[in-house]
Amino acid sequence: MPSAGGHRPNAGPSDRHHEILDAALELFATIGYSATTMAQIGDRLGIRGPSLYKHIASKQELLVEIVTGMMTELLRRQRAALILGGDVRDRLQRITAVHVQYHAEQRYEAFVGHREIDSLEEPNRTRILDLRREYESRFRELVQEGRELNLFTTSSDRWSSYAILDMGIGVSAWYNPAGSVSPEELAATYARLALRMLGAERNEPEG
Amino acid sequence: MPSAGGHRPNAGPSDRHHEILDAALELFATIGYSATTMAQIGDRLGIRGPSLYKHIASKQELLVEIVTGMMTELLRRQRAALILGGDVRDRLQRITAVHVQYHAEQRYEAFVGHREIDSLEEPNRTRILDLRREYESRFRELVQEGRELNLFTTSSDRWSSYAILDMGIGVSAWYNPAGSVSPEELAATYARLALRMLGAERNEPEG
DNA sequence: GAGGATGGCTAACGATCGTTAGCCGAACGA
DNA sequence: TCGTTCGGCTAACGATCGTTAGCCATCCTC
Repeated sequence: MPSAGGHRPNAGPSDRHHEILDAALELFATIGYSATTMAQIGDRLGIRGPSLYKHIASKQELLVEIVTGMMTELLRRQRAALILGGDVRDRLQRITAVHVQYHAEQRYEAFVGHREIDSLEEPNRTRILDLRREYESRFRELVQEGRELNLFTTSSDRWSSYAILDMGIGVSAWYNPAGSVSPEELAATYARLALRMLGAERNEPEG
Repeated sequence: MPSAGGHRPNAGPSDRHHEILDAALELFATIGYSATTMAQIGDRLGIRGPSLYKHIASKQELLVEIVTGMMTELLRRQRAALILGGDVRDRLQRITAVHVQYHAEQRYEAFVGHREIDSLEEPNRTRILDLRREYESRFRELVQEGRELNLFTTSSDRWSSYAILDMGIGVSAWYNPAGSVSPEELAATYARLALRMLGAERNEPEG
């Protein structure tokens, strides 16, 4: 048997666990959570469905790990972007870039994280929705702040922040990592589009 | 029995069929296609799951009707917007407004139409994806046309047209018809945001 | 009033799927 | 070398669900 099994003296969360998570992620993103079977996940590792239960507790647990990891990372990066300070335009540009870059880099996590929220059982669903609300509110707050300082000329904080969020989320549905544009480039481009949308371009009424 | 049954002398596609379609639509949008059971759809009409089959062929047929109807209507409205002519900015503004207005007015159809495409069986899936490609290409063509005429100052046709499309699609996920903003208002606002994003604002370098 | 169609119903089939139970070979520690 | 643990496997359970079969009351037409 080509198994690498046997006694594993010491390790973190096992490699097998991560392999299963990766396989599940790709399947959840490609064909959806409830359409994915444990047998299919097992296939990706060359093992049977029931064998997965030596490493994980349930299918639902896989989804929870994926979605929680996604929201946690998104919030972490957003905080890191905000902590750098700068004026409102700088900060908004940075959290937009971070938003877009994540949705390109980790397009599967992002896609599943948005699409399968309703597949989460309570209380996880509510918990994740709360995190998402927190994440989204940062955009709205920043747009509002910029508008109060007359740096943005937009009619509604709410709608324009939703527009920025949604165009970033959309990236996770079409981004192709084998294409010619890097996540960083795309993030920079989109961040510029966002500022333009808010009427906040810097090099504008100068000529 | 409170049934309205009996012989129905003459009618188009029966009322019951539409009622079922409506119930299915709301459930597909709320909890997803594969999570929706025929019994749940029946519940909405006060009848049992198997009774639905007196009016419809299958659950899959319901999805096909919803998604086909959505793409057909979207293309119809887009064509109507384009046929009015005008310069590139006019046309782009109009198809963006139409895009957003539909995603607000028919948010359930739109949401299901985007989310459940992979739940369609072939050949319907491919057919719908082709229609969607056609719909999306109109945006890209218009952005390209405007850029060649130096009316838009955007770096990439592809990305900015995706951004416009995605921010419209996003509307179907959060729009609340009981809120204070009408689909028309939202469409007008978003169309303005889109043109701004492209650097195509009219009343700009005039002061 | 007879005949037929409509549109409900219950029962049940057949398939799928998440999960559990229980078995066993391989590898490691003492 | 012996015992333990790891991590596979097959078999099977239990639940769910789409769908079909077959029954029957109601109503319309003639």
